[in-house]
Amino acid sequence: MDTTTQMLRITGPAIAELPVAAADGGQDSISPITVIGNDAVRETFCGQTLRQAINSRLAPGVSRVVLNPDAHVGYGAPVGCVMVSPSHVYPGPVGVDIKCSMSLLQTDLPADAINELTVRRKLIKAIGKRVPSGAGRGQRNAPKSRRVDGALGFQVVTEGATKSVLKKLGIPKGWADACEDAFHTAPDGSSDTLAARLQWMGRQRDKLDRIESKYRQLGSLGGGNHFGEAEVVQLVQDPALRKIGESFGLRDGHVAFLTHCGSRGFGHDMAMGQFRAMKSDFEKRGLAFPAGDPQLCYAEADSDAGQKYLCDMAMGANFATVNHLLINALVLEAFREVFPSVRGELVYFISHNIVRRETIDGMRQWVHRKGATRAFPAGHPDLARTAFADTGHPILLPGNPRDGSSIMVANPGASASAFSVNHGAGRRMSRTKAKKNLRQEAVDQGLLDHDIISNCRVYPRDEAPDAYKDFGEVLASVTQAGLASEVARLKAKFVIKDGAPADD
DNA sequence: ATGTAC
Repeated sequence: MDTTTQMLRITGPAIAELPVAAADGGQDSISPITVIGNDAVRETFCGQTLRQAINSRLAPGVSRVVLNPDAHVGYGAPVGCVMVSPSHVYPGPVGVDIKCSMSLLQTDLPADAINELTVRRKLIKAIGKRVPSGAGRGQRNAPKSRRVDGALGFQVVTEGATKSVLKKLGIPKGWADACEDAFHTAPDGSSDTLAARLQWMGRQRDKLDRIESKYRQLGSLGGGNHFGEAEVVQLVQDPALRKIGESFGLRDGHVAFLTHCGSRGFGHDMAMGQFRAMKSDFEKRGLAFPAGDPQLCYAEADSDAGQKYLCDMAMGANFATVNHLLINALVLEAFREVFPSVRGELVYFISHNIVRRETIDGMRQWVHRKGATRAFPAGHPDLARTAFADTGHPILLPGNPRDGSSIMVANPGASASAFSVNHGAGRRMSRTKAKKNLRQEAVDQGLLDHDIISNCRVYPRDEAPDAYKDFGEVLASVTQAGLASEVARLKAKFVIKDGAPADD
């Protein structure tokens, strides 16, 4: 254990405080950072992760920081943290993959329908024809994808999942109700609409071609830790939680499809454009970066720079939303190619890289979730008039294919963590370390031992289950801290990743 | 995470 971890003050089961002193040595009332994690998880926090959390807590306008069990070093702020401010927005703690999210499609196929490896290979192939994976890949890499031209792409990123967009893309209109946010607009008081902002961008030199080329990635998974995964749903035994799971539309012992992806090249362009603009704005005004780190640049939310950031983030978020919904529609179409009468419904779509306006500590504040998932319990005012008002919304947490993924629901205790939980297991080894330390045969055999196949000839070693933290300990921390309860476990049957494709 | 960048 390093010295920084020893500074943690344990205040409850799997919950601790990291005291923060003002940089000038003063003892002003800076509320401590909330740290979620049991003994095993606390061991995983390295000094730099805690240092980033402290830098974030001391940054201007920040009222609160939460560190989740999956935390590791990130861009300015740690991945796996929540940063709250009544006044300021921070692009770094949203990240380069704006609105990176999870979605879950529940089918009515019983688990044994996909027992046969030949059936699973057929499904992998049918999905691959419609939904490409891998860096740079888009619609032209998938013969049965939906083609999106410039005009429809413009509508997608300026409107999000509106009725008109869903209809044009053949996405069931009811799926918009299963979204944490179906669309994003310019912030209140913004001088620009999203359409005006995007038109302005398109008039910059050579920018229109670049923007339009990114629309052609709608309906694609991307690379890195992004994936699509066929699952068997296992509801928990507890009758009350089981009932909540059933009300979410989950079907015990049936096949579901879990998707992890974000806003692809489009969101990346929006994020990088903003980092550049905000950094040069700082330098022009002679402002100092928080803790000297340009990755923690910021703007007041109602300033011109802040509004421009929120507009560009909204467009990236709209791309991610429609990208997920389109992938789910195409995956369902692929299942129908193999099982013509199969039915499927979107359970939920929820982000873990976004800033949202929410009530925290009695105030409307900007809640930055960087690798953190919103966790509103039953009765939360922002769930009123949704299907989840009386239960809380589904929380979709990817673990790893070997140990499964988890669906949780928030408890009232989630207020302790700014109504947030983790977003997955969290990386334990860097990509380079994982590639060096993990043996390819062991990784591939480990998945086969659990009856899991993939579209890859060899599974990417830097994405192997052992490259990530112990998912059981991460989930135990969330439960012990009283933030959320598990409703169902998802057991992987096949995985679609960016990797060398398997031969037929 | 992205994709080869005023």
